[in-house]
Amino acid sequence: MEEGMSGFVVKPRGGGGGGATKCGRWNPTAEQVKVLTELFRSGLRTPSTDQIQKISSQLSFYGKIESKNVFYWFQNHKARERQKRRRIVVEDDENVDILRQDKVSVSSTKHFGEVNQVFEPGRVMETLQLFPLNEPESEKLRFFTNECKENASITYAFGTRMDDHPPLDLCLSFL
Amino acid sequence: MEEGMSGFVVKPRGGGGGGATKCGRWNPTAEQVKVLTELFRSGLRTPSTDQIQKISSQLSFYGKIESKNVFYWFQNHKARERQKRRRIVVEDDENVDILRQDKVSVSSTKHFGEVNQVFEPGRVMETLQLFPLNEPESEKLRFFTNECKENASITYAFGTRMDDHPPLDLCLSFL
DNA sequence: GCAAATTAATGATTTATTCAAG
DNA sequence: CTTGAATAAATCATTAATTTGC
Repeated sequence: MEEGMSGFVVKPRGGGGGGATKCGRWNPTAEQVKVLTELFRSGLRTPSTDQIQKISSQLSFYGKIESKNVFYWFQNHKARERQKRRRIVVEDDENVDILRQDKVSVSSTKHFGEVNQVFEPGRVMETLQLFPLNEPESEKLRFFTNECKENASITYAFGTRMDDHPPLDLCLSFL
Repeated sequence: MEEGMSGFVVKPRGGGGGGATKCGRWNPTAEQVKVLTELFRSGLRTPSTDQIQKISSQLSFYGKIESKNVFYWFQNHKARERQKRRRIVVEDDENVDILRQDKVSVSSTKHFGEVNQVFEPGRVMETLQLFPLNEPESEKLRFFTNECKENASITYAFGTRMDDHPPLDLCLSFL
């Protein structure tokens, strides 16, 4: 971090090891994490309140724990596993350039990771307003042209990158 | 992985949807899906014929597409979002199949379908079956006690070895 | 070896969605 | 159309790992 903007250095983990009398955040033991992980691996993702209480009760054997800790653990673990998965898959490298251009300048240290899509709410809002939702609603004619444009199938080559398409913001404003 | 069976390879999504010289089904590009998803996310559910044509027209920039594809996409996406939502409540599962590294054998259809949980036999299976998934759905009270159990913080001594805890197998069977 | 300084993990909150009841 | 329930995404905040200079 460059300049510590606010700086109040929070201090010391004072209590030192033993009796953390402070009500800081939950710090799970290895055994607790092990059990939670195994439950997750077994398929449990969003335990019910009752399950949470049972789990918490059992895990309290290994150390201090509350129900909410279990709840949060599953929420976070689920989200982060998914995040990890998605990152590995790397859909398309189309938005890599977006990431690399200007995102970096903002923050040098913190979160880069997420976010490929930086949609501004305002933009979307505008777009939404452009929908003629109250349009006469032409009796749902559901049979669109059944044409097969196959004839022109070679119009785009694989070599030509699609990367120079307008950003999604623009894409959404056409309606 | 198990793509060999059926014999026809599904094209990668980012391929531009172009290769198909056959008039098979529409294969949306990543960009197309992205825009459609964003439109959906912005509130569009059942676009009018006119909207469909505009959308289709714009999306044709990214690859072959027809109006009916847009129509079907919205219909399917709407239905599947609802389905997913309902399934989460019931099963609390989403991509467990992905997590499973072996024995996956997702026989029939792919994800989103029926999540045939093919967990490996034995203990884990039992454990899973013990989950009271059909539990009364106790209004999900998400506000757990905000208490700080600090008072009773010494209920367990650190000196006591945790090693004599029951094996993980037992730990998982308590639910 | 040791702490201060820095970075990476992850616990805890907040915000934005979704569907569907009213 | 509004709102309630539920949750996932995004974010904030604190702790552990680690790096670094001595």
